[in-house]
Amino acid sequence: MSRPDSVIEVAVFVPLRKSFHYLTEPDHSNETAPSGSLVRVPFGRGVRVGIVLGPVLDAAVGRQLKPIIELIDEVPVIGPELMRLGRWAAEYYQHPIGEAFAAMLPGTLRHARAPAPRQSYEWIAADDADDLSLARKAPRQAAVLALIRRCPAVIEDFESLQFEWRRPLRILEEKGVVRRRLCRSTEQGPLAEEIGLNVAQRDAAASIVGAFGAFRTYLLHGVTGSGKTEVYMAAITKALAINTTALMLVPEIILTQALVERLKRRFGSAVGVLHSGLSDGDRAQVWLKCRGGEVKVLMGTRSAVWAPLSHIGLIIVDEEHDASFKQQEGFRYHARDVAIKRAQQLDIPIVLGTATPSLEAYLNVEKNKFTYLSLPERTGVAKLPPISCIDMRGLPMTGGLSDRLCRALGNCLERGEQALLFLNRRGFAPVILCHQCGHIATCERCDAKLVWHKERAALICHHCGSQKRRPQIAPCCPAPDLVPVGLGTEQVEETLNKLFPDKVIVRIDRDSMRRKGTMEKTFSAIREGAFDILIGTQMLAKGHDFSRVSLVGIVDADSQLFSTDFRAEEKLAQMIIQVAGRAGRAEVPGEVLIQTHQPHHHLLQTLLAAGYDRFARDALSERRMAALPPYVPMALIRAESPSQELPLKFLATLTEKVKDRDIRGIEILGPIPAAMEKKAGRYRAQVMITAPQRAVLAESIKAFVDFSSDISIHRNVRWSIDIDPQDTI
DNA sequence: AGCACGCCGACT
DNA sequence: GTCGGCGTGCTC
Repeated sequence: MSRPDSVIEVAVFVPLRKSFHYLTEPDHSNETAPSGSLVRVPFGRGVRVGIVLGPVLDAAVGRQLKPIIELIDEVPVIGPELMRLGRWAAEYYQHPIGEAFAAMLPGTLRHARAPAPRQSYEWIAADDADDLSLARKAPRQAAVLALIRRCPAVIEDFESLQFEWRRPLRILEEKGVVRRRLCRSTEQGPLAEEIGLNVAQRDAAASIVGAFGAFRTYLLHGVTGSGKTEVYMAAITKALAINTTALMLVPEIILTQALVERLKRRFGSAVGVLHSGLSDGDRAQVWLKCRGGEVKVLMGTRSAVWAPLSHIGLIIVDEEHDASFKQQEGFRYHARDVAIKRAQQLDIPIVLGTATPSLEAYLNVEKNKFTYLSLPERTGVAKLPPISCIDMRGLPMTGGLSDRLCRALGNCLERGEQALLFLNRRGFAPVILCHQCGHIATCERCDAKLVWHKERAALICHHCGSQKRRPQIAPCCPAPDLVPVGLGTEQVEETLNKLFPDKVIVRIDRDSMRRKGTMEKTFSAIREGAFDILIGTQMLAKGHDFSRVSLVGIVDADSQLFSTDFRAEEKLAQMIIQVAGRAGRAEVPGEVLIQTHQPHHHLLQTLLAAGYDRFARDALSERRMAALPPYVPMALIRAESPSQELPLKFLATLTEKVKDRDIRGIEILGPIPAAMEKKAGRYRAQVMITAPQRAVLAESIKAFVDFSSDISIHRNVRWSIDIDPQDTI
């Protein structure tokens, strides 16, 4: 006897703000396609994949529903916990539900290519190997062995090596220098980590551990070098001890190789790592291991917040203030905020660690939503370095460096210590112009100047990537006389090489680190003291331990001092403190010098005279007066199109209609063109909306969505919603 | 987003 | 007489 087909609701992976209903075959059990299952469904004339949201009890009448084509997974790919989180996030970020769920899955599953779990091995080294002679005779084998020696390695770890590692590994195995064994996640390293915590660290860890089993958000405010990692390790250890797992989010994993190794030494193959450098296949394997319970400590970047780790007892977000937790396209979620929601739904503690808390975190502490934990001092003998400004006005410069900075560099090098120079601008010069006619090289597809890259002998647009060869740029002159204007990392590197010809200088930016594996290699070389001067961008600023760096120079603080974005000052202050934190991390005392033409700027004044805390409190009161986040929730509607007028017209029409609805308390600013109106050949505009409460903001965004469908020009305009935007420019 | 259907200009 | 422009409507 056949039962009637049951109806299910499916979030099809398409950018539509609705779900769809399908029939499933009757089955001997009660549910053929339970919530969270991946299904293949007919859609339009084609076939799509989607996630089952659940059964539909009051089945839609009047329309002939189609049956699903296939149930792809045996066990639902998304369990009840993540289903709830995904639904919440799609609603909160007002993003099409299918796309939101798609973003939660690794690529292979998103395309319904279910990966088979691999048997996983880890490699360990014998103690009696003669590493030294190996280094001479077989450097590749030595490199593979060194990697294994640092911590037990799984197959994905070898990918960081820049050479063909399979053969050297095989030879090492044949010689018995290394051996492989099945991963047994129960095995743990020595408990040594727990010993040696100072009082502040122990208090912080105890407080977190004391909250196990209940939702609570901690802001762990630890100055750079105060040993936040030790607190994390202690808390993770305790979480595992009570048979729960731990999820740790970090800004960019490739930059924290040292931390991964530490976790692996401590927790063995129970450690899983997810980051952007992994292939789709590797990512899916780690994902499966999370779901299968093999991974008990997962460390990952933004998207790891969706990992199907089960029995989570603790979540950690390191460098909470970091902007890379916010996805800047498509599904624009903030991993820190999603993590907090996840902790709340799971009823577990979450720790937000940073030396430079976001203003959101400060306010939440003030409102008693977060519990404040502080590590006010550096560990060991290390002291926070004094920071001072170099007033550049009227000073002679050598390639952008003042005499005082050069002297400080010289002294630092003479003492045999390392120096770090920071300049957040890659290339040789940000502007190049013709001395004859004054023509400036600009990008044709963006409202931007082309950056002169001397090494690659090309003018490159940093916004769309388009390139021009040098002769093409001054069409008006028969003999263009091109001069670079302004400073980039390549130029500082060149200057340093002239000033200190006998010193080893390394440049660290997206250009010099382009090749896979270069980063890891360079950073381990830095730790071994292979370089005297490091010059680089952002990449140098984040969380590394460079124990021999005693001088940090910020080559140019001015370019970021005057921005239209309301978060710009907060970001700059965080950056200065973070870079400054690279100095004097061990027994070597440090010094930080900031070159500026604006020594009296209130940001520098406050930061230097009174510190980050004071800066943050001042900034907060400014935000309150200006009615900006974190005091009011904000959303941005962005629109873009190849036509200049269309985005503005589209947004204006939409805004009028929303204003007519008269939602109380909302403020609408715009539409206005984006700060860089043209980017990659598309014109961009935006509307900024603030509201007194979240619910009111949500209501107004829903109004935008409602009206958008009946605006005829919307076809030619791509538009998106950004809840809690990070940058409003 | 895709992909159809559908009604008006320059071509084998 | 057709091929094809992109305007608008829909996808369970």
